[in-house]
Amino acid sequence: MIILDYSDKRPIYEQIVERFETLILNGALEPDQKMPSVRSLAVELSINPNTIQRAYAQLERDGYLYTIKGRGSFVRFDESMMKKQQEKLLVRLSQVLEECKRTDISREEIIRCMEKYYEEGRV
Amino acid sequence: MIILDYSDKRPIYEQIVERFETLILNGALEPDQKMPSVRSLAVELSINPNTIQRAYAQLERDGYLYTIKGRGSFVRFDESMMKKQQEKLLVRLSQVLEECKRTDISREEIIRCMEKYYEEGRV
Amino acid sequence: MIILDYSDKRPIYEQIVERFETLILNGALEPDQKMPSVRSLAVELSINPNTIQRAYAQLERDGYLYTIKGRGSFVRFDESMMKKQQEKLLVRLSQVLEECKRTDISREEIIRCMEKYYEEGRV
Amino acid sequence: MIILDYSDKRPIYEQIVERFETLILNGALEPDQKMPSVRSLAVELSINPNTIQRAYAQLERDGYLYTIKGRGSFVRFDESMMKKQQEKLLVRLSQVLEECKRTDISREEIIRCMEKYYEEGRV
DNA sequence: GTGGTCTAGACCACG
DNA sequence: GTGGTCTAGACCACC
Repeated sequence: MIILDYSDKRPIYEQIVERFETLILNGALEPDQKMPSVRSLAVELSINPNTIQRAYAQLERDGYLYTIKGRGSFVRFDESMMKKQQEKLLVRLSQVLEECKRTDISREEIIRCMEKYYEEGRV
Repeated sequence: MIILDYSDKRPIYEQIVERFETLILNGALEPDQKMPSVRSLAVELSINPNTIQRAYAQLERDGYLYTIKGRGSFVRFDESMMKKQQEKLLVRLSQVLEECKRTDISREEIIRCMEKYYEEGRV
Repeated sequence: MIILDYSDKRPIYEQIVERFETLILNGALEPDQKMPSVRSLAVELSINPNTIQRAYAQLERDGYLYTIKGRGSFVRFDESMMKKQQEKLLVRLSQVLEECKRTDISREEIIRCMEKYYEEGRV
Repeated sequence: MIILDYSDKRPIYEQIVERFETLILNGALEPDQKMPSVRSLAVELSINPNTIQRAYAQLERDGYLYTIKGRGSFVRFDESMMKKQQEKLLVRLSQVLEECKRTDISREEIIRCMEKYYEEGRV
C-alpha cells in the first residue's frame, strides 16, 4: 500500500503523508475506516515508529485523520478537504505555468501536455 | 535584484541560484555581462560570502556562468540551456497535471488557469 | 583507506572524491555499503567535516553515492558509470598520446610503457 | 601564435607557458630567436603584463629561455630539455595507463587509441 | 581586486 | 547519530 523511495530526497514521513492523502482523496481508503496501527506499519515498512507517528500527526493536523484514544486512527473525509486540496494544486499549477511562459514554452506545447492526461472529449 | 525569503524552507544558496537562472534565461542579464562579485553581493544581501560562492559554483556547474580567476564571473548563455530548462519544466508540468486529474480538477479549470498567463489569441 | 597529500596542489576535497571514485569503480567498496559518516571520517583524517561534506556532495551529484537523511550515505554502482568513466579516461589518454607524438616519443617507447601494466598475453 | 582559452580553468600564465613549450620543442621557435617583449605580447593578448612576466619567469626557470638585460628574452634549446620533457610525459602516460587498467579498459582499446596518432608502419 | 579552499563552531531536520 | 546549511574569519592563487 505504501512504497518508500529512498533515493527520493524528500523525507520519508513526507512520502507517507502524501501517499495517504492520495489514497484518501481517491476513495481507496473509505471514511471512518481504521488506519493501520503505528507499530504494525512501522514493522511492515521496517522503519522507525517515530517516523510513522510523525506522518499520522501531520495527517491529523491537516484533517485527513481523527484519533480515538486507545482505539486507533480513522479516516476522515469531507468535501471541503477536496476543495482545499484543489486550491493548493491550482496554486502550484499557476507557478509552473508562469515559469513556462517565462521560459518561452508555447501555449500549444502546454495544451499538448495536458491532452496526455485529459483525453479530448472525455472530461 | 535578489530577494531572499528566510521563511522559505529552501536553502538560501538555492534561492539565489534559481533567481539568477531566471534572470539569465529572461535575458535580464546579458551574455558576457559581469556578475556582481562574491563579496559585494554578500555584503548587499548581508549574508556570508561562502553562501554566494556556493551558489555561483552551482551556476557554473550548470553552465550559466563562466569564471575567470582574478577577474570575476560572467554570464554564459546558449540556446541549448534554454532547451534543457524547457524539458525540465514540462516534466514538472506533467507531474502537476497528473495530480490535478487525480484530484478531480476539470479540464476547463486548468484551461482557465492557463489563460491567465497566455491571453487568448496572443501567443 | 584515504591518504591525503598536502603537497598536492589539488584541493583536499577533490583528492577525497577521486579516491572514493577509484574504490567504488574497483569494487573495493560494494554497492549499498555504508560510507563512513561525515564526522567520523573528518576525525580520522583530522580535517574539517565541511570538507568531507563537500566531497560527499560531489560524489552524490556524480552518481557514486546516495544519501538517506538521518541514516548516512551509501555506495551506488551501475555499469553506466563505468562506461562514462572509461570514456573520460580515453579522452585523457588521447591528449597525452598526442603530446607524446609532438615530443617525439617513439611508438615502441609507448608500447613498452603499456606492457608494464598489461603484461603480454594476459589481457 | 598564442591563443587563450578563458573557459579553461587553468590559469592564463600556465596556458602561455605550455604554448611556448610546445612551440619551442616543435622547432616553431628556433634557438636564440628573440621572444616577443613582455609589453608587446601583453598588448596583443590584452592581458596584464604581470601575467606574461610570470610566464616568462617560469619558462626561464625551466630552461626554455635565457634573458639578456636590456635586450630581451631568447629561446634556448638543447637535447637535454627534450629528454626531460619526454620523461615527464612518460610519467603522466603511466598514470593514465594505470587508471585505464583499473577501470577495465582493454589492451586492444588502448592500442586502437594509439594508432590514431601513430599510424601503422610510419614511426 | 577577484574567486577558491579550508577551519571552527553552530543550528536544523531527520530517523 | 546522520547529513545539510550557514556564519565568521582566514589564507591562497591569480590578474
